[in-house]
Amino acid sequence: MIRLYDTMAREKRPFAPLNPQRITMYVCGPTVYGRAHIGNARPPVIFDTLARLIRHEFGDASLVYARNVTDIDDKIIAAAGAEGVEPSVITERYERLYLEDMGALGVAPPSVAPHATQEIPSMIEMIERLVRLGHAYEAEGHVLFSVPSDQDYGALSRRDRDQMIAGARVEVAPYKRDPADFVLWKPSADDTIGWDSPWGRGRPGWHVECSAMISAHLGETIDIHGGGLDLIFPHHENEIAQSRCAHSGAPLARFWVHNGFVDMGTEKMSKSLGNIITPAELLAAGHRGETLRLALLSAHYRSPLPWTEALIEQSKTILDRLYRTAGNAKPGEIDSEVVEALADDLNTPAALARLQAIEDPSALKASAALLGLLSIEADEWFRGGADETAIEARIAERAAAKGARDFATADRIRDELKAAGIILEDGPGGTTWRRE
RNA sequence: GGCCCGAUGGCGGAGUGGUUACGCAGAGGACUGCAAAUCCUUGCACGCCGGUUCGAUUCCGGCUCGGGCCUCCA
Repeated sequence: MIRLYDTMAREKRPFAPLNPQRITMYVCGPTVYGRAHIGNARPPVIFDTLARLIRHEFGDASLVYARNVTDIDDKIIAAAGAEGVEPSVITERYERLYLEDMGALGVAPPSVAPHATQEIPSMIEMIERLVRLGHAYEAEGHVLFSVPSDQDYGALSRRDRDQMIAGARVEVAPYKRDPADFVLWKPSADDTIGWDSPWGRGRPGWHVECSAMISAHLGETIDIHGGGLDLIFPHHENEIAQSRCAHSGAPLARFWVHNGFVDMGTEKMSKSLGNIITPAELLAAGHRGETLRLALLSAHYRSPLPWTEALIEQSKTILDRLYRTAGNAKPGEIDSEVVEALADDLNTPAALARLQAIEDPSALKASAALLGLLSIEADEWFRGGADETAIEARIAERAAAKGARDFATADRIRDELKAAGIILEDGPGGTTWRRE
């Protein structure tokens, strides 16, 4: 029995899917206009782990997991303008890089990856329905969602309209009937990317993209909707309002699952604060994707995770030890305590602790797979990419020196290999080696 | 200002009304030509003040501090 914390209820609840044969999960994916940073990588890693757990519990074919690609957005348009290229050049480039980064982190592709630009008709259709039902209106080429038309608006973030308006830090556009109203469709200038619509040539607002794609690919009510804490308001609140109002009151999601941030120092890592570090940079610095994945799983997903060099080093050490235990074993039985830990609101730190206590290589391998860890053979982990022949030759050379009790030469060889990132270990059966 | 979340040892991080995980780092030891790896041993904590209780790190209230959202944001 999986238990999940639901942001809407603010408590852990047993996860009983609407249809165990077809469990639906949607996670807000990237806006592809720049390189993902390690904070952006947390949700995909977390929900990938949740997906693995759900498939373990309900069967491989039970889960339909959608993670969208936002490939139309004002930031994309700005980036394209800055480079003097079409938006698609930007979005294709950064989507490719995103998928590379995710692959390195052991994130399996979602079941579906809907692209906003491919879903414009369903967005227009949803907006039309909202207008028809009196939940949206056209104003100066824009279509706006009418927040006062939705009695239940604000339930997820627990704020009412007065509070939102009182604290609003932005100028209210003059064409809004109510300050809280938000854009469903906005006009595009002739030189800006756009699509024809009943309201003229334009492009969708961000919030309606997700609502329309969820409806098109997963249905009116899904089991799990995930994303970062910062999306609760306004993004998820707006999704909820649009979808519920378009779907005769059917709730958008049964469980709202939100992850905490990766922190740099005491504040969250974010592009606008300029304190980001990317998986690409970390990988280029010689860290392995699996190390980064373990680091991202080392705190409970709802807690902040302070990102430090020490965390990476610690994660690497743990992984080395796990790989030593697992060796090249084939996956066997999954450890029930690991499952139990994960089933308790995805308690990955507890699962990780348990993993380190498992002595049977096959059980360890199978259990770690639930967290997306120990995905390769130990030989590959410790030796992959190294020039074995050259190293073996040096080891033989050193063995000869040792045999002659020429320890100065032996130590020099060991130091040289160390400098090249190769660690030698003398054991009873001779000398073995591994990558640093 | 409003809403929300958090505060555990040097660091990371679970958890619990009473015997307080685990990991990293550190210290000591075994092993080693020396290391590395491994094994053994080991020190170190529950923000502050009240309350409830036989007993609170754990429950309640207040305070302080930190963070998040209210604008794009994972």
